[in-house]
Amino acid sequence: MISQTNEYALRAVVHLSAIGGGPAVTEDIAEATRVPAGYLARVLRSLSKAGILTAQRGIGGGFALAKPAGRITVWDVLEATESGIGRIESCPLGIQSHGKSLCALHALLDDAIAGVERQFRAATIQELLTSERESRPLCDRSPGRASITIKGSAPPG
Amino acid sequence: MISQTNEYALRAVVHLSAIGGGPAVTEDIAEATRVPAGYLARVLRSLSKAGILTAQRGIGGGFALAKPAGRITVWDVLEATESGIGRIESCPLGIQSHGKSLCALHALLDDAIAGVERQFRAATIQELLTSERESRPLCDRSPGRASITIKGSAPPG
DNA sequence: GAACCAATGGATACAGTTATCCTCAATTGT
DNA sequence: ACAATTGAGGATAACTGTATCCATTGGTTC
Repeated sequence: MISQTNEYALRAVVHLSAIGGGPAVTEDIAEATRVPAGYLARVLRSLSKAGILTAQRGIGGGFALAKPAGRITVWDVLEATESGIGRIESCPLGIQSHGKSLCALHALLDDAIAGVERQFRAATIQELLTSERESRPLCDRSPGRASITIKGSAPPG
Repeated sequence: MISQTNEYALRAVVHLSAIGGGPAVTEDIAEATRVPAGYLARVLRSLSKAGILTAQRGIGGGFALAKPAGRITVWDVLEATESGIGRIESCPLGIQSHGKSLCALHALLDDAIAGVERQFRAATIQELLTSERESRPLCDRSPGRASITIKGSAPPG
C-alpha cells in the first residue's frame, strides 16, 4: 500500500515544510525523520527530479521545497517516488474483452484505489501541519509548539 | 497495494465460485486463472488454512469453497493471503507521544487504508459474479454466458 | 586557483516477495 | 495390497524493493 520509500519521501517533505521550506542537507533531514541517510539521499533525488524539491550544492546548500507546502499534495509526493499506488489500467490476465472496461473484480479493486488517490490528491502537506489532531507529524510532542529538534550544524536564532 | 499473491487468491476464489463452488484440482484452477501452478498450490493452501476453501486429496478431490460465495468477502481473501493491506497501528517513527493517536500524516494514510478495508469488507465474491458490469471476472467474453474454459486434463498418449 | 562542502550517479549488498521443484502423506479405485 | 491421484510441506532459486558505499561533479568561500 504505502511503501517504505513513500513513507520516507513524505516524512522528508513534511519535515522541510515544518522548518519553513528549507534548505536542509540530507544528513540533517535523515536525522530529523529517522530515515537511513544513504537511502534518503536517493529518495530526495527523486523528489528533486520530480520538481517537488530544489537541490543546491555547496555550503549553505541542501534540499528545499520548490513550491509552498500548500501547493504540494500527498499524491504528488507518492507519484514522485514511483511505485505510486498502482491503479489498474487493464485486465491483469490479459483478457482481450476486458481491455477497456475492467471486469467486476478489477473494477472493484480499482475503485478502491481510486478512492485513495482522490483522498491523497486533496490533501496538501500544509494541511498536515496545521491539522488539529493531537500530534503533528514528526513532532515528538503534541501541538502548540511546532518545534522540531534539528541536531547539529545550524541552530536557528 | 494489491500484491500479486492477493490477485492470485482472488482469481482462484472467483473461479471456484463461477464453476459452482468446486471442487477443482490445482492444475485446472491454474489453467483457468492463468496463475503459475506451482505458486498457486501454495496460495490455495493458505486459503484452505484460513477456512475459505476445503481441500480434499485423491481422485475426485481438489479445492472447493468452504462456504457460499455470498458469504465470502474480498477482504476475507486478502486477509487469508497475509500481507493484508497494512493498516497503520502506531507511528512508524516510534515516537512515543504518537503511540495511541496517530499524527496527522499517518492518520491521513490510515484513513485512506481504512476506506479500502471498508469497501473490501462489504464486497462478497458472489456480488462480483452477478455484477451488471460489461465483463465478468475471468471470463473471456461479456455476460450472458458464464462459461469458463477448463482445459481437459487428459494428456495424449 | 585551492580547499571544502554537498548533491549526483553508479556499483553493490541485503531482504522480502514471488515462483519452482521435489518428496511425503492422504484418499480413491482396482 | 497396490497403483494412481492429489494436496502438504519444505528447500531453493529468481526478482524486486530497500539500503549502503564510494568516486565524481558542481558550487561556495577564501
